[in-house]
Amino acid sequence: MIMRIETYVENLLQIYLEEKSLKNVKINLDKPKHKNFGDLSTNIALQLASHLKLNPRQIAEEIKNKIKFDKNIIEKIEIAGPGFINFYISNTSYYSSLIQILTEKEEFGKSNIGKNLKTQVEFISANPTGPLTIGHGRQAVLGDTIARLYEACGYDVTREYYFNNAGRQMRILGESVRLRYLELIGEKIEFPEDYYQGTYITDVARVIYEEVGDKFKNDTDITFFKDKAEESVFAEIKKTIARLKFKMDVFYNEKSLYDEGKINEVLELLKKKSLIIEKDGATWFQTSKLGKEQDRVIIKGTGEPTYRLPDIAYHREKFKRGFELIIDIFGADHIATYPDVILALKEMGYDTDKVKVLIHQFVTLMENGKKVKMSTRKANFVTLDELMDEVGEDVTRFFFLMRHMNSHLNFDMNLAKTQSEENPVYYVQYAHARICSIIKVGNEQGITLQKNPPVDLLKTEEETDLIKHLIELPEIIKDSALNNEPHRIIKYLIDTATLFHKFYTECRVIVDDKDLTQARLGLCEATKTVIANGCNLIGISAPQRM
RNA sequence: GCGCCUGUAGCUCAAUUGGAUAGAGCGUUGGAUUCCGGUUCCAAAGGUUGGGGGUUCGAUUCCCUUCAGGCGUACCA
Repeated sequence: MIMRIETYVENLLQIYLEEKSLKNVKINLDKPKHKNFGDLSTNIALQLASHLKLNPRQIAEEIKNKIKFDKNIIEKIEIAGPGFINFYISNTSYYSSLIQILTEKEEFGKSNIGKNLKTQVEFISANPTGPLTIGHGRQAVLGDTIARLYEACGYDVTREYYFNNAGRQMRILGESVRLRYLELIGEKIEFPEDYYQGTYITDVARVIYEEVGDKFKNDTDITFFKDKAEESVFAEIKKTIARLKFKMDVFYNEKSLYDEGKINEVLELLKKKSLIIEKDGATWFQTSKLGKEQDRVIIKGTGEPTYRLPDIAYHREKFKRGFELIIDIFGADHIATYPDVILALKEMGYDTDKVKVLIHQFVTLMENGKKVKMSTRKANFVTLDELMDEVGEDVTRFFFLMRHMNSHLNFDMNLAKTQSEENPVYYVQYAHARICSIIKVGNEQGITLQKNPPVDLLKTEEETDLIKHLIELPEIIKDSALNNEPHRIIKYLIDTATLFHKFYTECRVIVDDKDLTQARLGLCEATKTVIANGCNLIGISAPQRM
């Protein structure tokens, strides 16, 4: 609805520009942050002022006088400040949108701008060497929420987790389990410092011991131990993810890229482009030929590829699998890697504009006011499960989404606990529960919401402010998705709750006037829908009672 | 050294992508309920947007410079 009004206003301005035969002027329409600057605002007079060398207020006056508008849509036009033209939209324009919320219900806010575009969101992608930590938590919540946002916009989304179960870290993992196993059957062992210190290693060893006894006492092959550890770790990871209320569609194993010859294909393609060189016993990707400062090793002297090569092959597969939008969510430590991957893809002829790499900053763990570098091997991390045990799933999701992903996040468990008690998540959920309660009270008095409540009776400032806000949800979802900024939904929900509480304080819903009661119940119902839809979008519950 | 990210109220964070008077929560101080859930609402105090320069009608936002923190700059992933 707001969209329709925007295009209406835009047309009015366009007509003016055409009459004046002014071309190539971009019309900007903004929603002013201050509500006494109207509902829509344009800076067109300010833009024209420098072209025409006239006083901007004078131009604004002229535009205001020339424009002929429908009083049912625009209430009035004002000129303010240095020459802004502010449009006040009439209340009647909003009422039909409010009814629309009541009819669309769960569907309200969704759109189909994505047109089923085949989209992949890759996130977490932690190798199975230990439980998910709060660091992964931020990425997990961000990734899933971005996926939900795109789904709400009509994209066909696949959530994908990429992992590597070969390599050095996994060997150390297997070896760590084997040593703990030997310890359990009474052998004397020395447990190296750089092995995995976590207690979950001993847990896996114990399970093995209970299953097979001391059968592997003299077996130095770690494959069995490694596989058992991987199986157990992955089972835990999947459980943790399920607690966060989502599910990965695909777990993609890096190993398959080797088995199916994809690694060699990439190598051949880059060779054909003369971008591969042998030097110092290793194989290099000549990124210097593509404008970078230095070349990169992609196959080590040992014959093992570095991580860049499989990353390139994996991303090529993403294209070959038909994804038209590829969203990668990485931690800040990947910042140096992906430009090389993008370069390689571009050279192989893929449209790299389809790849969006989102880098989020790290969660740094605070202990006694000091920063601790988290390491899975040293086991000095806080797991995501521990966090959820302490503060609950809803708060966990909310906590990670409140911040912009570019901001560094200092994490302190004590702070998380105290914050959870005064967390805005409860503020939002409380608004929802309160509405449910009002509806219930109404029902007990035999009052139920009719089909087309007379919402034009809603005229107080608290009512119209709330209505104007509610009908913005579709725009907020689109903006939030397209900019990959889930925290906007959080802010929107908090604002929704605030406006509702203000309305509640000033306007009694169930009153003697039956029509007014209907109108206000309609507003309550619409607010409930918006909060529930918003909560669902960020993966938190909207409870009936608290 | 170089590259990327960050620096906003005492604390944790916003700011519609260059707009008008930089906003919320927590904390502090004071106030509101005979009534649908007080986990609520209202008000006050609190700012040189790290510092300095520039671009223009207009800068938290863009450019330069400087300071501070994080990450990277591996034949580790």
